[in-house]
Amino acid sequence: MPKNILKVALDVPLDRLFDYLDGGFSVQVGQRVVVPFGRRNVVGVVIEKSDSSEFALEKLKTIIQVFDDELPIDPSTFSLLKFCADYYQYPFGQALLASLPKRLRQTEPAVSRKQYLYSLTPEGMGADIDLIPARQSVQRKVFAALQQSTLSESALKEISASWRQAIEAFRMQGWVHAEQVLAGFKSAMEAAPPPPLNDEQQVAVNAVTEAANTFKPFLLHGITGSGKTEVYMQILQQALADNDGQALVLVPEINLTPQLEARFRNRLPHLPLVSLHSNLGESERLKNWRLAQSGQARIIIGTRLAVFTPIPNLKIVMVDEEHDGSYKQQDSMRYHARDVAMVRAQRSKVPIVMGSATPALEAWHNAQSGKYTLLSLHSRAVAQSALPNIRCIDTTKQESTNGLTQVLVHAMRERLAKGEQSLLFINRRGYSPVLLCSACHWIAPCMRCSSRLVVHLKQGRLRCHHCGHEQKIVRQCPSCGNADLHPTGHGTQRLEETLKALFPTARIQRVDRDSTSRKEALNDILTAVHDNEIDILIGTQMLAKGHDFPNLTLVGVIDTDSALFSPDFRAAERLFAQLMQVSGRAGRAEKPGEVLIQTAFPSHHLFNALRTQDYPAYAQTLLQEREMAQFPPYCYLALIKAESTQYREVEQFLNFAFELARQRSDQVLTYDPMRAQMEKLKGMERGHILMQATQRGALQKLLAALTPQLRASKLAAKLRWNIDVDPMEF
DNA sequence: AGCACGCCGACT
DNA sequence: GTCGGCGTGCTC
Repeated sequence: MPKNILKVALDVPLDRLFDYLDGGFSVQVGQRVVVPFGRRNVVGVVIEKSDSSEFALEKLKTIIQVFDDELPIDPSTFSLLKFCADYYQYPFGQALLASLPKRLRQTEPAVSRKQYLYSLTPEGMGADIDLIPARQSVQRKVFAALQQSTLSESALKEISASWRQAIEAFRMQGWVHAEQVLAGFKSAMEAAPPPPLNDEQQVAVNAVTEAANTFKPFLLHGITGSGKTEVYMQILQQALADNDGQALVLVPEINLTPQLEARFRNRLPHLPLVSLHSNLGESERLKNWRLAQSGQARIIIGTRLAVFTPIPNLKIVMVDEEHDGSYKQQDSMRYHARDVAMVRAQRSKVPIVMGSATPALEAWHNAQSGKYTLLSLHSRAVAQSALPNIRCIDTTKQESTNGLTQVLVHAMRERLAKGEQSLLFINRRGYSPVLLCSACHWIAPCMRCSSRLVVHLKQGRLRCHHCGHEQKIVRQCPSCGNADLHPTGHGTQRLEETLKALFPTARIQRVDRDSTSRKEALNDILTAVHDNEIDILIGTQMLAKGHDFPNLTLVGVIDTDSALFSPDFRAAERLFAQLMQVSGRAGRAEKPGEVLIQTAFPSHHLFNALRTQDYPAYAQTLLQEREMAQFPPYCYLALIKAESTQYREVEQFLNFAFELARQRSDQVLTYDPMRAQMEKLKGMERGHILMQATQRGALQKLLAALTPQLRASKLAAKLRWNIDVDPMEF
């Protein structure tokens, strides 16, 4: 029987494949095709070839086109996506198509522009430049240059903008030949020599190297400056030596990718490296994706989406800053790239290394139980660096003006006198968090969200940090008519103002989303800090990560207490990670650092653990709390979320879902519908139901049964809803 | 999701 | 008399 029926995955929210006739094209599984769908043509991927169809044969349409000049997508990539689509309750076709570079989702052929190197043929080398008429000056210049060396397109462009005509003329005469090159690979330069490893680093490298070709998860726990990156690089070197294997390296979604990329290229120049992250152009992303798929790229470094890149010869997976929240996708398919990476490593039978100074409690728990192998780096590998001295300032006992205690101000003054730098860390953009009426206590609210508008005094605007709404600052209380409205609380802008008054001669720089909206702004600021052109930095969490400032010796943390008692069960874990990270900014090199934290709760156990940089102790406490409260990692959660302009509709849908779930829940606990923590966002009323189980399998079984019923229900069509498996927040 | 069909309100 | 609102239904 001829297998001329194609089962095709399409980018539609219908969880099934669609059958088409192959129309005499020779089509392979994994190839992209263009098919008629309803009244339009769409791109699909052939998942299966079959000799039969459940659909009436005479109703089958025929494919329009096959992209047979592309490598097909391999079955192990589909199968990983199929697993995720099922696990995260998302239509397979949409999951698959979304994992492809945008160009491959369009019906036009995806031509990645090819690049060539031009050189003279033997015939061309024998030719005399005087054979070219003197008035053809471009031809003469190009020819002369080609006699010197082989030229790339960009080199030719520098000779003349109209180089193409000249090259074309030479090719007609058989003087020049063109060789296609893989753009993106720097020619192999000399590798920087590897620094010697300390014992712990060596143990880590050896352990992972010995696990080659088997699935084995490692948790690499190392504080800032303990030399994690060096361990990564030597593991890569070992894993990719003597084979043509490939490595997948995942990084969080921040602008740190280029830095890591540069270090890898510098140390491992013989291993072609491509990156896949969000500020890559579409053509570059396609090119890099294809280099990974063809096996030519040996190291693939990218953000969460890169976890689905086809990599035929995968030898090792790494997840840097494993605890980072940006690994979890917060829309469409809500996957966690760290978890997907784990599944991928398991299916490919290769080791996976997850690194962090403050592992996610899930990972730490697995390392304690022996499911992951724990590799610890205790000592700072960076020469002469010492742990910073961390202290709390009790804001209930210390006098403070405009949110700054005298102790902190004094410490900053000392740094200024010594010509050293200070960083003040505050998690609030804007001038002040609220605009308050002194008479009736009215607070400027956002009309579209259940949040307050933030005062941005410099711009004279009120802004909502959740939906982006902006308006002029009101002069009069709309509730009581009082004209005495004042900004209350502290944000980055107000802190900047306060500091300028306190230290009129100091060079102060604010770093937040508002001051770094220009693309290169952040980089300019970082350079200025390095060049000692800045004395005091004021920043939000943007500044917490990555950068080394050798002359920075003081970190002040202004306001953390709201996170200490947040209703979000992960808030404390996140705060600890964040504070560990900022305190890592203080005192590199030979200058000891100091970290001062302003808090009303100096005896909180979080600060005790922070003072000794004792992550294991704090993780232990948090895990006990989680176990008592039955939160992850001691149970598995899923949310069914819904939003609509009318809460009534949300409630109706959630009640329906709740009834369905409860009928089937024997091993799953389903809670009543409730409003989301942010009740209203961008004009939408939001709610959810929470489902909890001690076994992943039980929860999965329930969701698998529930999802099709919800998709089919009329109520569901009226509003926006989704399922969030392993949610990060409520 | 798109995209059409289809049946009721205020306008050139 | 039409233009167009968004409810409902289908896509191999």
